[in-house]
Amino acid sequence: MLAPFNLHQFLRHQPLFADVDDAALQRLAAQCRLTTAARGEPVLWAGQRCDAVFIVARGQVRLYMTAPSGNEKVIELVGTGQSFAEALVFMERPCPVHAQALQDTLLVQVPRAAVLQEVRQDPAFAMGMLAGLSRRLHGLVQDVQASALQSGLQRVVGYLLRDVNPDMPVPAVVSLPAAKATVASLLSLTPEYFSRVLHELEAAGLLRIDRRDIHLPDPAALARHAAGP
Amino acid sequence: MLAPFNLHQFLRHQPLFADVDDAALQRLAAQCRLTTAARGEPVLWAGQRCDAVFIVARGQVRLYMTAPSGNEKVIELVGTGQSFAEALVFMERPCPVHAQALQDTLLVQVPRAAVLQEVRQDPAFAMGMLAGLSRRLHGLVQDVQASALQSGLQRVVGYLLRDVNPDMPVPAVVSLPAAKATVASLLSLTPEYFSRVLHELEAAGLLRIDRRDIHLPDPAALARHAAGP
DNA sequence: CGCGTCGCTTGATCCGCATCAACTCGCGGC
DNA sequence: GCCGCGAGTTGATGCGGATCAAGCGACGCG
Repeated sequence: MLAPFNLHQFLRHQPLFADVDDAALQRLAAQCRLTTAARGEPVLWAGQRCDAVFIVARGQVRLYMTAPSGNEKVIELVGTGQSFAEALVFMERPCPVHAQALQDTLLVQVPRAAVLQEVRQDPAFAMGMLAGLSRRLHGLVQDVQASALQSGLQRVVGYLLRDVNPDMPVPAVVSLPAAKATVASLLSLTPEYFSRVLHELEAAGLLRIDRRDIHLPDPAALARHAAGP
Repeated sequence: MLAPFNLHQFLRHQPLFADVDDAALQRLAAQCRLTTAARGEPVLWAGQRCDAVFIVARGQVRLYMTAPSGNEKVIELVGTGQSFAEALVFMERPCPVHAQALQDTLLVQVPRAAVLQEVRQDPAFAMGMLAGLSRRLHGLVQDVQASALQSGLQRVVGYLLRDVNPDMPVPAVVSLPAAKATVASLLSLTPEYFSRVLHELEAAGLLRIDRRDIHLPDPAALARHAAGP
């Protein structure tokens, strides 16, 4: 199901481990666990103890929370090369979110002990972790702000334009990283309403929907449409 | 306006600097800036460069964001002994939030350079920062979850019960840390709606409102009221 | 080939909460 | 004492987006 895989090689190319010297990396790699999760399979449950940083080597994982009513809210989509659960390593708390593989996924688990040891003896590694957590914190603050101060339409447009910079070749194309219902939940919208918003924007000529690819003929106009009255 | 103040003493009693040896603490203290902000005065603007960790030595600061429409959303209330802007020190980004003193406030600024130096040479300090950022991250995830999956009523009850543990003496009393409108914004509610919810709960006999003190005669019943149908 | 399932869309209706507006109360200043 | 102001409350109304329900095309599977 998954092609063969060189752990040491892989870690070497992770930004987090970029500055770690080869001997230390060897030790780290030796302590890692390699696991797979098939599409749809859970990786981590809320309430569970979690004693490792997870890196997605291949595939995709969604982090989400559930209400007693059964409603779900996607917190984050974690793609190939990204990691999650770092914060749990530095706190003695149960996992607050559920994690589920959206595709067949290969995961590298770096155990808490290995991470803590490396933090203790390599200040550059510690700085890397601090920067990583800071970036994530910043992202969450943006999310809070978006869902408190922006309308659904604005959140959709903001999401579509997030990675489009103004002096790129038009038309830009944004590929949704997962099913529309999943992206909707990430934006704190119902699938129905997300669909409506997208199709209204298409009717207004501001984008074109082609399955998961959203074509943006004029990003600037789209931004104006969301900002203006 | 503010009583005299011993910086070295103060840092010594901050949890973050608990394990820092005295010589290092002396160096840190020497680099700190001490500033005051009168009630209502801004401390930090969004977009500004920010090159220090802020510790509130006395007073209270509110962190908030604004929409173009003028709407505001309070992200966090920072009280005496708490700190903010740690994440900015580890990222090269402008400040995402506004900070405003809600009372006459005394602030200790630990400059970026001092923090980074200490991280580099004291792994325990680095661990402390990592734990602090992780805790904040966890808190924000809870906020995202609350505003996405819970009703206004549930957020209010959740807030009131946050620090009440079931085997404490009843009736418990929760004091709102700031004006009701400020707390409302923290909970992503309008002041009007927050007021309505509180008074409905009072009418149902589940709490008693006495200015900023909310008396909870039966926390368990309150929790049931928010959970149940 | 037909069937079930999943992802998505579309329409009709409903409700939680925001908005606007008016009013009260307590407090500090002159 | 009166005035002005900020904080809080209360009522009437409206809207954004959720919910419920139905239908459709694409795909995998027996």
